[in-house]
Amino acid sequence: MDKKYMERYWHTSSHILAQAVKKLFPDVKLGTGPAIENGFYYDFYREEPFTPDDIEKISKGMEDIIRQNLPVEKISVSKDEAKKILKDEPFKLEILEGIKEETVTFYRQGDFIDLCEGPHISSTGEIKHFKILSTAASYWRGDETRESMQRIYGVSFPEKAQLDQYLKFLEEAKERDHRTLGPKLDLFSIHPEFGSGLIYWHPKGSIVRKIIEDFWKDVHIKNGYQIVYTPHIADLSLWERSGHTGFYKENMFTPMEMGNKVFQLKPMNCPFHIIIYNTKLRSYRDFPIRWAELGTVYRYEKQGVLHGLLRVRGFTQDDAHIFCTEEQIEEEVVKVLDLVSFFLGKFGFTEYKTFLSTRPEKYVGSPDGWEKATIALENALKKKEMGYEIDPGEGVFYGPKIDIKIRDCLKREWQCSTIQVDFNIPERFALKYTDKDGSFKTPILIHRAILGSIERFFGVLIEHYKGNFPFWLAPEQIRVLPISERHLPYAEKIGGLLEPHFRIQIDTRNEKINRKIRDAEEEKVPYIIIIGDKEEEKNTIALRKHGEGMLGTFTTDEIIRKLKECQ
RNA sequence: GCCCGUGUAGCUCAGUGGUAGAGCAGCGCAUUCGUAAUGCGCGGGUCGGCGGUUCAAAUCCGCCCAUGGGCUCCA
Repeated sequence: MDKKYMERYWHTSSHILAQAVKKLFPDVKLGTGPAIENGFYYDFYREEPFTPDDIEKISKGMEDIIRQNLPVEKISVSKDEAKKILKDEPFKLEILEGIKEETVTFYRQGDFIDLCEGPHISSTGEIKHFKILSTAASYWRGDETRESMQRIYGVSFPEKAQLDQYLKFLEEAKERDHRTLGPKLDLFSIHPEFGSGLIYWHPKGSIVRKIIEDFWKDVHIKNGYQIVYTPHIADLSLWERSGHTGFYKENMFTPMEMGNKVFQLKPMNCPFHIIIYNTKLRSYRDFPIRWAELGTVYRYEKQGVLHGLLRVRGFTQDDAHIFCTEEQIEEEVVKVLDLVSFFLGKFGFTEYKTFLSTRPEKYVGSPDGWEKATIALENALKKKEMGYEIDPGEGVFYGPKIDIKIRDCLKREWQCSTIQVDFNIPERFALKYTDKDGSFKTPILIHRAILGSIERFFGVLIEHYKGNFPFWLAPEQIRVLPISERHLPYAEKIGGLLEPHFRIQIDTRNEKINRKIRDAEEEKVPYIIIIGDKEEEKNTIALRKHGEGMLGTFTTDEIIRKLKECQ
């Protein structure tokens, strides 16, 4: 599918949508209607939201417009003329005011005309198959102080098969949704009545988490990090010192009063690592200092943004802080990027997007420091030959950063890895070290997370693998199924041999073998061992792989050797 | 936080003003089985919460809570 063509295609589709809406509801005011990654939307201003009935009518209206096969015509007019055309479209007029050029373009199809840069396809008849997918509210220009618009989403394709395929993709995505799969596979649960956005890790999910965390710690220690542990709460004064009570107040849980003290649940780990740093005078010889912690933080997120494991109120960051000199930034960032690609690759993610965010309007630190740090980050990205996009002015106020985003099943992007230079905290906590010449200097502080949050990463993992975790991560790796109760002792003997090497279960239920196989398959256990008279006689086992079926008959030693390679 | 939709058994859902339902799961009994659901039986619910309308509310109305899709925000 030609990307440029589909953009025009969807753009015209959105105009057809707008035309249908205008015809049915002449009082509706037009907002904007662009093509998006998968389809299109149009924003309308209307007091009443669109009902499912309205959507049905709009859909019919669109079919009419398509059937009429109206030519799409580009018209260039002066700004003054444009104002006249748009006299009843306040939102369009607002857009017009923002346009610098003296001549603007409109696109017309039949009796519908819209201020639009284009490009479009040549006639409405080219839109063959479309579907209105959903409606939602949105703020005009994304500004929550502005009008609330009614947004209608849709998708369209030249071929019916393409539309069907896309709708199938949406179905498939639903099946992969970690919010359904997680509880179904007994991995985790959420209990809104006892606090929304808080995750309960069940035994099976916890095993996966333990494997991830143990692996994470080992790799970090091998890569020159030291592990630290810090408290979950601290006196409010710590957060005043760090500045969080100012710039992060919105996201912090309300402080707790205990006697004459006030405690704050931590939204970040950094101030704690700083406290450790300040317990003694550091030397340039100590650098780089790399402290890592799987630190659980709590952030008060607005109700509407919570989303399964991907956006929660309590989560564990795979956090680390690197203290170094300005000259060491680049090398340290290269090392972090190495770790990022190692970890993400290990978990099966090879596609991700990298962003470099530069200095925003409001910032702390010196422009010179920002400049140097930003260049160091950029050089590191170049050295690693990582493609990246620059987000100008999107940096946090305290320093430039690199963000790496991976995609969930619905192609939503979620930030995992982040590498941030911080000019704020070293200043506020008066961090220092003794340099070669004996003078005191302020170190550079780099915050970084690779998986981001264990919860979010787990959610993305579930969707990525559709719950079929690779062998080394699977909560239950092998299930032994005796054909009848008679074979239970032999199954237990085999289980005993496998137990020291793998996470196994024996299905001792009084059920038919078909049922046991079905359940093991549905629970996505990677390997199934089946034991009956034949196996018992020859002292072998029958091996079946999840999703693939029978692999054959083997001895226990063979299985142990074979599967240990997959660990 | 904002807009719309949704909330009934552990799960998936039916039930539009008149005695709360199904399938799956759970429990009991029978069955001892060869590669994706054995049969029979039994329990199980303040119908999200609070208030209102009504002789009567799962059903109509209001508020609150939660959740879904978006917006804004973000690890």
